[in-house]
Amino acid sequence: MNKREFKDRVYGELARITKSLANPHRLEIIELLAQGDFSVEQIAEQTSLPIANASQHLQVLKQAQLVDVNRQGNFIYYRLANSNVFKAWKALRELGVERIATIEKLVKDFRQSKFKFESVTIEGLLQKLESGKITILDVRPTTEFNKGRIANAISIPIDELKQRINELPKRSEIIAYCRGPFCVYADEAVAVLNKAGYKATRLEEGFPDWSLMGLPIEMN
Amino acid sequence: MNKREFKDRVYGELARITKSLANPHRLEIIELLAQGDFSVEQIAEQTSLPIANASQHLQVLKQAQLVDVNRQGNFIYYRLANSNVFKAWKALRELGVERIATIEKLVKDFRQSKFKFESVTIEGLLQKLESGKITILDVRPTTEFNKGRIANAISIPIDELKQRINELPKRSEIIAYCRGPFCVYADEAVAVLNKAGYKATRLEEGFPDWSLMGLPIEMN
DNA sequence: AAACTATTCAATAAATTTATTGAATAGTTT
DNA sequence: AAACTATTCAATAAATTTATTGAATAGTTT
Repeated sequence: MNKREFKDRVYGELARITKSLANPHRLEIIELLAQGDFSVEQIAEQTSLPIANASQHLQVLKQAQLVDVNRQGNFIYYRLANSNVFKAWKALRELGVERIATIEKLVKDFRQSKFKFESVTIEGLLQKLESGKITILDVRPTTEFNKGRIANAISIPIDELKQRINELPKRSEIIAYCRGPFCVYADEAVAVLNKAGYKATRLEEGFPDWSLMGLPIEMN
Repeated sequence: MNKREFKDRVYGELARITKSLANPHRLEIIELLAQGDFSVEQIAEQTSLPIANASQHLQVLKQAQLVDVNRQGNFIYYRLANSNVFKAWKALRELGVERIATIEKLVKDFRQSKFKFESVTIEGLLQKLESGKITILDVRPTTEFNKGRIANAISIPIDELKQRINELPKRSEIIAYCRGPFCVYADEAVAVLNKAGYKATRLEEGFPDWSLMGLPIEMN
């Protein structure tokens, strides 16, 4: 094997794995699976895909060894193969946000159209935690909260927030978080909370980002 | 714009930028440009591509805003738009190496076929630097050395190593490095040096990895 | 064992990406 | 201004990816 042949093979393999990520639906699936494992049905629902379609995309990810599979009862659950998959997604996400003005504009416009546009980064949250009284609110579905969450976070899924809003302390500043920077649950939560007179801000990143940084987490 | 539309657009944009990376030749170009700027002609030569072909791939990268262009005399030079591009490449590279056994095997086989298979990581080099007497040898072409190098590295391009080998101290352990983990210049150098009785090892990563870590660099 | 259920498979058409080729162009040098 | 040069453009065919549809399957529950 000569040098060129060697390179062709190495870059060929790397392109293969990159191609498996290079699709809008598959990127969305990756981000979802960063929260924990999901059945094909759940994945299809969350991504608005027909089931056969979701399955097909999952096969591509499986082929590339980016996801692991296991069956429980009648359902087949997919999960990310390991943290490097999320790291690659995160690097692409950050490259995209920084390079493509369209993305930042989309996020900004969407938030402003319905919610207050303001957020705090993990960095900022850590500072706030040192100084003041902060309530961290997880507004993802309970199943995801159970699979892993920021330590000491309170769980109130976004769907239940209006009814259960009085469970939250009035005095404390509330930081709401969800799946990641493109997840809008936290935005919706901040809108509800502000309207009810709470001081609330969204966390820019999501649980997987927190976890990757090695910060304290809990799970059931 | 509803939630689904918002997500479709965001992930659509992210997929677009990911697609621009998802090609063996373009990945190779990215890795090359991590060393500094190169003309289309040089890029074509380094990647064994016809010039029209290299140009076409560069247009794709330019469209995705991953590279910047500037003309000098008759030549047009391309460079990476910023360090996030290299970060994304690095994340994909590491994902690939970890997930695809084929890649590690390819690298291992290729090295073993011609050279001693042994290397030290940047981490390991830093430790060695604290304790012992180390000569860091840059075997990339001089132009790349001039654009940026590990601080205190000596430059002997791989093509000149045999003639100039006596410029190197006999006593000191030599760590040879080049462009990155898939670059074989350092392997070739180690082979030459070991044969001549030097104690030499290759650095696993390349100059861009060192630079990204914020470690001391120099340039002309 | 039969019935059921979630998921995968297979075939196909449409869309996208890629390599190839030769011509065109933008800018520089003479 | 003419000649030159590096790069880009444009057209095309082949290869790959994707969505869609309906059937098949593997395994579980009854």
